[in-house]
Amino acid sequence: MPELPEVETIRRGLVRAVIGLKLLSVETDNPKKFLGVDKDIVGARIKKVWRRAKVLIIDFDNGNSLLIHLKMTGQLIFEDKKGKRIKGGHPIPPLNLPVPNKSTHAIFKFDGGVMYFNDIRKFGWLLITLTSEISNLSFFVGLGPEPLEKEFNKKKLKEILTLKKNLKIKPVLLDQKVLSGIGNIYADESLFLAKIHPEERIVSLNDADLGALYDGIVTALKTGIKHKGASDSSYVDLGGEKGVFLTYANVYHRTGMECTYCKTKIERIVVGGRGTHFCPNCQKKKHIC
DNA sequence: CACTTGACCTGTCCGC
DNA sequence: TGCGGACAGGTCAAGT
Repeated sequence: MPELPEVETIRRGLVRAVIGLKLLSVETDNPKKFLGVDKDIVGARIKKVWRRAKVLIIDFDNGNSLLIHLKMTGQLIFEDKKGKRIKGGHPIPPLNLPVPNKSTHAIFKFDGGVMYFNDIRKFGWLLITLTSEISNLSFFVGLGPEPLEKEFNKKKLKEILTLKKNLKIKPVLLDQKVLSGIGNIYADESLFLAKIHPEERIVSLNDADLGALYDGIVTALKTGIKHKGASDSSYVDLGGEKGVFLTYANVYHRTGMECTYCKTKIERIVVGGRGTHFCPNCQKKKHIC
């Protein structure tokens, strides 16, 4: 479930914790999901930490980068030389999840601390490659725009959605080649804010709907970042702390609970094979499909 | 060709 | 209580 806000929260933690550190060693027990040659980054220092879609990218000062995709259950935990973790300033107590543990699949030792990669379901992947080659990776080719970038606006959203006009809106929001960074949680929340039914065909959305959708996407993602992400099971930030976004969610995982706006009971359906939460009163379908 | 479904994994939750 | 099965969600491959 790490989506854009969760990955961005971890990225910000990494910027605080690991910039300038020298990598001393790498261990992994899951080489199938750890591609590239670790020697290419051992001995180098971290120069920059950035993000594209849901992928974290750590640039080293020797022209190589470490890419990390957390997929559903991936976690990164950093402890400094004294075993201390960074604090996210959360209103809830830290979990103090011990590391390493049985889902730890990679350990990065630095001159200033240790970074653990945990992944219960082993869907995540790590890749070491030349920084200059990143944009040529198959994963990055064709990736849609970053929804929070300045260049992205209502006009762009309309342009890219129009190409998919016969499809239901929610699966398109999840398509990383259309827009990058949105996952199941923020797709549902964005559609609620825009008052659009998740099964609405794009063709039947008017300019006002698309404008509201743009605003909904931006608001949902920014609110997610503000609350350090959404933790419904295993997501934690770099300090091992949960995000609290779901406390503020309007529909996600609120099946049977009252809509925050109209008190109608939130419903759960399956759209494009994904659990989908919406308010049947606030998000009425325009046409019967 | 465009779109939908299943596989990848494992921990958690629900019902019998 | 114990066990089995459904379910969770990101992405790619396979299927329709």
